[in-house]
Parts: sequence; structure tokens; C-alpha cells
Amino acid sequence: MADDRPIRRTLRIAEVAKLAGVSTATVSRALTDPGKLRPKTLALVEEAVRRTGYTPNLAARSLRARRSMVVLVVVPDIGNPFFADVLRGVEEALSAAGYGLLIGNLGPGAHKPAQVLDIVQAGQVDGVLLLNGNVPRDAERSLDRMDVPLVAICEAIPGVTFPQVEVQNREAARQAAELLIGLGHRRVAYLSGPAGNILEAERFGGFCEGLAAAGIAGPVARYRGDFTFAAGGAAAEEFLRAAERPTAVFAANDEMAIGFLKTVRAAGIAVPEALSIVGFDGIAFADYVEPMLTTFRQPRRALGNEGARLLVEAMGGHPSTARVRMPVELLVRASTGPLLG
Amino acid sequence: MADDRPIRRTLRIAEVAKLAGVSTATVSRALTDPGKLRPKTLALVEEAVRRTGYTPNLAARSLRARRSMVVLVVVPDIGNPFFADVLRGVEEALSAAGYGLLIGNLGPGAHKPAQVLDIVQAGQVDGVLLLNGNVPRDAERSLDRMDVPLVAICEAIPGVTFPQVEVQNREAARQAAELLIGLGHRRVAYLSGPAGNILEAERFGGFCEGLAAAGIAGPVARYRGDFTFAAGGAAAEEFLRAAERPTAVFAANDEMAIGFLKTVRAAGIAVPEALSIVGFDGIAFADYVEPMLTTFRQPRRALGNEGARLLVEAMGGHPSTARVRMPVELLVRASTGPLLG
DNA sequence: AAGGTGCTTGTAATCGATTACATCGTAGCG
DNA sequence: CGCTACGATGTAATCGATTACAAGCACCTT
Repeated sequence: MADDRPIRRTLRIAEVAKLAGVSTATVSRALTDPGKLRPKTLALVEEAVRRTGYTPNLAARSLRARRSMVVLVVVPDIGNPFFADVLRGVEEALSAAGYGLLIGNLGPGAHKPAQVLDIVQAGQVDGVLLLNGNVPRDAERSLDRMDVPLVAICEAIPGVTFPQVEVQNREAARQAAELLIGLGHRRVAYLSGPAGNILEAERFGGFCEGLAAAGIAGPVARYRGDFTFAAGGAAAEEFLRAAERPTAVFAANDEMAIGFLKTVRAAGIAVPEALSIVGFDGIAFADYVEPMLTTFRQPRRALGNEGARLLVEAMGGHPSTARVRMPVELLVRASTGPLLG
Repeated sequence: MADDRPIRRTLRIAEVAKLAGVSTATVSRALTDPGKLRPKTLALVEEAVRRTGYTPNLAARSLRARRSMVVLVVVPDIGNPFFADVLRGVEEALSAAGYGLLIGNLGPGAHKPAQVLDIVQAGQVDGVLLLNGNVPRDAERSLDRMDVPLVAICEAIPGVTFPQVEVQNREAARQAAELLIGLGHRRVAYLSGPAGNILEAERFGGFCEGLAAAGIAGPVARYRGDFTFAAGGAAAEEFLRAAERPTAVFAANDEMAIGFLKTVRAAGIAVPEALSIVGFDGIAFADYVEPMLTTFRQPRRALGNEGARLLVEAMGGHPSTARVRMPVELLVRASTGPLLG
């Protein structure tokens, strides 16, 4: 077996120093703080670096400088297009600031959060960005106590001190209720996200408030879901079985709204004539279902950007406890209409 | 200004060693190769680790062991749901093998590839996974020459020696042609991806082959696209303006097919009665447009998994030059139908 | 009983950059 | 002119783990 893999010829700083005729300290300074050097010396080093193609070993740098220029992005599911978009914003802001991003996918496994904590504790990352925490509450608390800068995006976690960036879930959900009521609906249903999810709670709460303001006790049905297409379909089955069906549904996210929409239409329900549907998130596909989905557009990329920006500031020694609440935009489209009959 | 941030009390291996009454070497071995220790000693160390909550400093470990347990995943666009799904598979396989993933988003900027190369050269990662390379050809060549293990997913790059995982693009595209021909179509159009993209070339080539086999010279129109919804819409505009319209369209991916579908339907074209549409990828949303899109399902997650698996093997010292070609599955649905008239 | 073998464990060198501290030179000041 | 102060650069300690090598030990063979 040919085991003669080429030995990695790692170029060390010492060789660059020798070529430039200076000390390693000078090379290091040229790379991390050029202002400290006389222009002439700097030029010497730069020329040597250019000629050798030298790149500093990041592990060594992290070890000594105690910073890795990497942030851990904890995401419940990379495959989800919503988070994918947020990630885009995060990546943009972080890479502009010179940080790399290490992905920590939580997935379904229960052991994962511990892994994530380990990475943090191992001093491998300079900061952590939580995207909508499936992170168990006590883990969040530990993170908060750990001294690594932390920012949460898309979730308002009570009782912690790190900055959070979220959207106006409650206000938007109330607005959804108002929209439906304005169209004459009174028998409305709610299609919820996973129990315990804070966004879900906010949206449900806001929706109920909106209904209450119009003298409606609450939704006539609350379907249990988990933010997936399939959950939307399952909820629709339940809807179809009901003796007296609601005339409108507000779903806690677009995927479920779309799953619901497809199933009820397949069963011959006319949308919006017989049933109005409102989603949440404003994912790209909401524009391509038929009828086009009425929904709330979240500034996904901006959320990611803003969160990353706050984190970069915090890592730079300017921590804040800001709770940024970004606006969402109601997009009234063809899946909602006046109550007929 | 309160600058009394808590000093990170990093627990060193020496302290664990002292607590356990052994040497640092023993602690290290307990953590990286427990089989080397006597069960009794191992237990001693484990107890000390447990009590202190010690986690090794990864920077130090990388520096000395010359491996970071991190792989760089180069992706053209994290926001794209197709890649998001592939990433899910990648993440799964990598984290199972104990590797973390560092995201290198290429995005539109031209300077990015160099950044990516730097990361690799800095010895920060143990391997590189290329998802459908926007990576310029010469950069790919450099990567190939660098001695870090490399695997490409979703793209067949000619002239390089690293393993590649792709799907049977050519065969599938030929099958698309056969499907349409079998339904009686002869005036067919092709909606293409970005010029220079290898998948695109494969799909176009296969499609033409399929047509040629039935004695058809080629598509009557070739719309230029870039894999986005918007490109599909633009192509549809062009389609609508044509004097003699094609009766079927094969799009190089689902997003474009869906964009196309929406625009033509809005213009009153009946699908599939007046126009058949075939997509490629089998993204989740293809199931939720109306009519449901006929498309080829790519095993996205499996692609990611397989690529990651090959990479892990290569990093473990078992390089291969495999070119895995995974099958795609034709899903015939409601967006295609027999030619009428 | 002496020597060999193999398994555990310890000692200390090492990975490659950063940076505290020392040194040197020069300009500025009285 | 001599002294100080400061800016530029060099020397070497340091970050915290891994691991080559050595040493210790128990057991087995002849």
C-alpha cells in the first residue's frame, strides 16, 4: 500500500522572517498590526510573504492569542429554508468582519446540546449565535454564564442577559386576527408550532389577543403541528373531519400553511371562497403556490445580519443587552378573502 | 466603563492530571485512546474529568496533533434549499465521525475563492468538501495539488484526481426527452442553467441525445437561466412572446420550472393540456405547486452523506478516486401530459 | 535466576505563532 | 553636548495539548 502521502510542507513564520531578514516578531506584527512597523520594514516582510505564499497556522495563532476568529452558529436544522436564509445574512456579516462560521446542527438527537456546549467550552469559538433555540433551557443558562459572547436570533428567551434579535411575532399575529376578522371571519382556527417553542407561544398569544379584541373567545380549533409540510397536511385532515369547519386558518409558519392548503384543495375546498389561509415567514415558495399565500414576510437575511453584527460588537468588547425587534410585513394575497354566505 | 469581564478560567489538562493523580500524558490518552489504559486508571481519569468538567483546548490539540477535526464545506450559496438539504446529509455524516464543519460560502464576490484557499492552506481544516463548484477551475487545480483530502459533490470536474459524487444527470435528462417524446411532443424547449456549469452541460447534452435518438434535431428554444425562480419567469416571458410556442419544456432545475409554471399559468396557458413542464431536483416544493411538478428526485441527503463518507475515509488515510454516480428517480406527475390536438 | 516481552505510565520535547520584556538607535530638549 | 523618551525591532517565554522515548513492572521462558 502506497503510504507515501506528501508530507505537508508547512511554511513557518521563521522561514519568512529569515527571507525578509527580520525576526519572527516583526513578521507577526506585519501581519496582525502593520501600523506598528516602519513602512520600509513592512514592505520587506510583505515581499517575503508574497514570495513564499505564507499563511499563518491558525491553530497556533488561536492557541497563543486566545481567539479563533470563528463563531459557532447553532441551528436547529440546516435543511430548513427559513434558517438557510438567516444563515445567508449571518455569513455575510461574519465573513465581512473576518470571522468564519462553524455550524452546529442540533437535529433531533438529545445528546447534541452537550456537544455544542463542549465546543464552546473548548475555547474553539469566540462567540455563539443561537438560531431559534432547540437548546434546552438549562443549556441556555449555562451558555449565558459562560463568558463567551452570545446572541440569539429569532427567539425571545426570557431571563437571560444576552442580546436577542427577533421579529414582532405578537403584533403580527394580532394583525392576522384583525385581517381575518375584517374579512368577516369569526370561526377561525390556529395551526400551531411545536409545544414549548417561544415563537409559537408569541404567535398564538398575539392571535388570541387579536380575536379577543373583537369579542371572539378564541380559535375554534387549535391543530398541533411542528412547522413541517406534513404537519400542515395532517392538520388539514383533522379540519376536513370536523362537523362544523372553521372558515379561516392562521398557521404559525408557511410550510404548514402550504401543506394545509394543498390537502384541503385536493379535498375540493375552494380557497379563499370557502376557507381563508394565512401563513407566517414569507418564504419564497409562498409566492408559487396557488392561490398565492397571504403571509407575513420576515426580514430573514436582515435578522441574520443584525444578529451577527451584535455578536461581532460583543466579541470586540462592546457587549450590549439589546433586544432588537424587527418589523414584519403583511403580504395580503389570494389565499384570504371575504367570508361568503 | 466596566471592563471587568470575567477571566476565562480555562481548565488545563495538568489540573485534571493532578486531581486524578496521574500524568498529563495519561489524561490525554484517556481522552483520545482509552484502550491504551488500564481500566482502573481510566476510571480514575474519567472521574476527574467528570468532576472538573474539563474539555481539552482544541486549538492546542490541533496545533500539536496536526489535525483540527474540522472540514471546510465550500458551498455556492447557503440560502439555496437544494444545498441546504445536501448540507444536512453532510452534517450528519461528518458529525457522526466527530468532525465539525466550517462553512465557506462563495457567494458572488470574486475574492472569495482566495479566502477559501487561505483557510485550507492555514492548516485549519483536515479536508474540503466542494458542493458544486463555483470554484474557478485553476483554484480547483491548486486544491487538487495541495495535499488536503478533497471531495466534490454534485459536479463532475474533468481532469482532477479527487473523488466525486454526482447524480446521473445525463441519463436522467435523456429520460426526460424520452418521456416528452412518448407523450407525443416534438416541439420542445430547454431552460438552461448558468453557462459554464458542468451539471448544466450534462443535462443539456443528455436532453439533446434523447431528442436525437427520436430523430429530433434539438430543442426549438433554449432559454438562458441561472437556477432561480426569477430566471424561470423571464424564460416564460420569452416563451409567451414566441410565434410558434413549444409544447413542452424541460428545465435544468425545479426552481426555474416553478417560476416558469407560475408565469405561463398566469398568462392563461393550461398545464399540462397546452404545455408540459419537467423539472429537475425534486425539491420539496415541487409537490406543492399546481399542478404537481414532474421532476427527477435527486437523493440530496444521500449525496451529502456519501460525499462526507468518502472524505472521512480519505482523511483517515484511505484515499480513493471513486466517481460515485447516484441514481435519480423520475417522478411523473401532473405537469406533464399527452400532446393534445 | 536471568533475561526477555509486552503492557502501563511518566518525562519532557514539540507543534507555530504571539507578545512581554529587553535592547538599540535616534530625535528632541535643556 | 549629554540625557531622556520614544519608537522600532529582537529574544525568548508562552499558550495547552500530544507523543516520542524512557522507565517501570509483572509475567513468562529457558
